Amino acid sequence: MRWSQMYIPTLREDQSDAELVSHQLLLRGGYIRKLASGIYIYLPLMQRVIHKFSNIVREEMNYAGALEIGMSVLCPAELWQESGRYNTVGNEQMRMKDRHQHEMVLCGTHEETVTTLIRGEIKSYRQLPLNLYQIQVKFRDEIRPRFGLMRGREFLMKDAYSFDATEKSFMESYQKMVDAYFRIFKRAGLDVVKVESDSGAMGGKAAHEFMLLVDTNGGEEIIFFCDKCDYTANVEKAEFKIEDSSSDEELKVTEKVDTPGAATIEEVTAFLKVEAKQLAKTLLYMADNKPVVAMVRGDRELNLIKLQNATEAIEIEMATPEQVQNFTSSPVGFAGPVGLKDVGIYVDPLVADMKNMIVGANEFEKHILNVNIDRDFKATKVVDLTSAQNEDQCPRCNYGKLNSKKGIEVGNTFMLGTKYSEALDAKYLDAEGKEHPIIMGSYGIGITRTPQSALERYHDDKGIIWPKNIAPFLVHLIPLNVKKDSHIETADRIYKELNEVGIDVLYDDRNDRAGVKFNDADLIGLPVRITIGDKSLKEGKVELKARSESDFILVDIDNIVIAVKQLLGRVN
RNA sequence: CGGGGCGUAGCGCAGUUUGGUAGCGCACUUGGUUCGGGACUAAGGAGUCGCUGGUUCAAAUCCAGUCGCCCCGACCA
Repeated sequence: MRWSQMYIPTLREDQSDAELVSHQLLLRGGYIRKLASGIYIYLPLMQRVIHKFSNIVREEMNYAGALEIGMSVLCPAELWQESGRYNTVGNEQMRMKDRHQHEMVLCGTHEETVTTLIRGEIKSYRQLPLNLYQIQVKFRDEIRPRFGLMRGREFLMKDAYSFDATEKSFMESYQKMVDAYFRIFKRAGLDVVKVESDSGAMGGKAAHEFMLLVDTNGGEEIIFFCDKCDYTANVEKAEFKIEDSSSDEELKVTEKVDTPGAATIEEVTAFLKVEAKQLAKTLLYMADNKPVVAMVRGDRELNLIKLQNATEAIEIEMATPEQVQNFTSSPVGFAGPVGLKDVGIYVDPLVADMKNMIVGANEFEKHILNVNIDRDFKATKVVDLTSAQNEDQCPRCNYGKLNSKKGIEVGNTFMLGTKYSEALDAKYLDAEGKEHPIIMGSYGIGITRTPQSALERYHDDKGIIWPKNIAPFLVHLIPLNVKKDSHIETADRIYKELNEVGIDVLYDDRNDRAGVKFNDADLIGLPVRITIGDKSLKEGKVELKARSESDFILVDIDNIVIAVKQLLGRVN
């Protein structure tokens, strides 16, 4: 493709509304333009990247035995009511009425649609297993869209759904997808790690996320790794071994003390001259509009997802200061479990082990010393509520230490079990003629997010460095002066030869100065650059350079195809 | 949703404090020179200053409302 016939609106200056490098590069490189918050237009270069990545995904999904279908972005609201998710997805789902006042939703995922298809089609175990997928646009009205394609309201996703008769068969189907995912990301030039994750709103029993590790601000997720075994989990899910903190300390008599001006953990520990570990934080949340109390140790942080799972709440949020005032009869900062009535008290195991703890007194500027569980208050449930921290002990091998890194979620796999097949009545008959709900899995890959994620990892101060298999073109061909016949003749010849062997070339035939072309080439980031100029042309050679490397080599014009192939074979 | 910030030419910004009828750089058009890391020169086009209303002889500027966009937070107890 000739540059003059493409549309590549590169920009010289940084754009004011882009925070992440990857977002900035996509804007400046002429890959995307914003239409509205979280909604983007993919320009020709981006569309080529999307095609390249989609094709990798498609090939590997097909290889893994999945079948491509196409489903509508629209779905009648009834199906979401039937699955029960209509009320739980909340404002994230975009909804509308058609001209007949029929309620429709824009799908952010397609479990309802695909399960509805299956329940009408699959009747026998002989028709299973089955795996259907599509690559399609999704709509999610995110709380806060941000970072360009990283968290858009409209985005492309590959979503696959597996249907199995038995647990054993399901595990095989799941593993096939996991294997396919590793192949997909590897081909795209990306090392990903598979981590345990919370299944969240999707429901089901277990889930994994595929993370690209980055050290930039683009890494929105925190992942914990054990330094001894292969345990990896994201922060929402990560468990840790509870240190043995039970003591033989004698239970002392409770004592209410004044703590003037001391509401936060820091203030209270400073005032009472104690360690944060001796305090228990009593946090008030509204779980589906009912108050619940969570207790975690003073030196630890509450994990909201764990609390949500423990309370089985659909929506959970921190109580407002007014609600705290109403419920504990004191301002924020002095809540405690003693004397609270008609409320679920969820206690972290680390708190349950504490002796003579310090808690709020539910009175302004007062705390209580020497409080003990069972004696002074009762726990509704003792359950893990705190987030893992660096240096915590691994929950699996019990002797490694956990450490965290930042990552971007580029794919996920969910073991859905029979949640959707039961709700939507998708059943099959087994060999004995008995009816069972179909066991399902669902598997997503962010088609638009993944390439941008790759840029968080692969760039330098000049621009993008695409992994070759998802680059919009493989070769950037630059005749330095298009007014010189020798340059153009050589460029035309190389362009033709490379195209003939199926190597995508972007031919910069613009009448611009060398600096402009070099800078644009560095910015848009194609893996290989061929420069045609007087210096080397005198010897019948051209310059060949990898975007990821700083030096070029001189190549005989006659050998250019083989040299390009060799260079491409070497780079990521 | 809470907090902060920003809307002036395609992009990046100044001008707003102190009201006087819009400017700079890049990009764009045309001519000439230049041509291996974002050239020089001459001429030129392009903005109802987000929108609505108000104050005023006069509003980008002051006031009120509204819409949009960005960032932080939603784990303070």
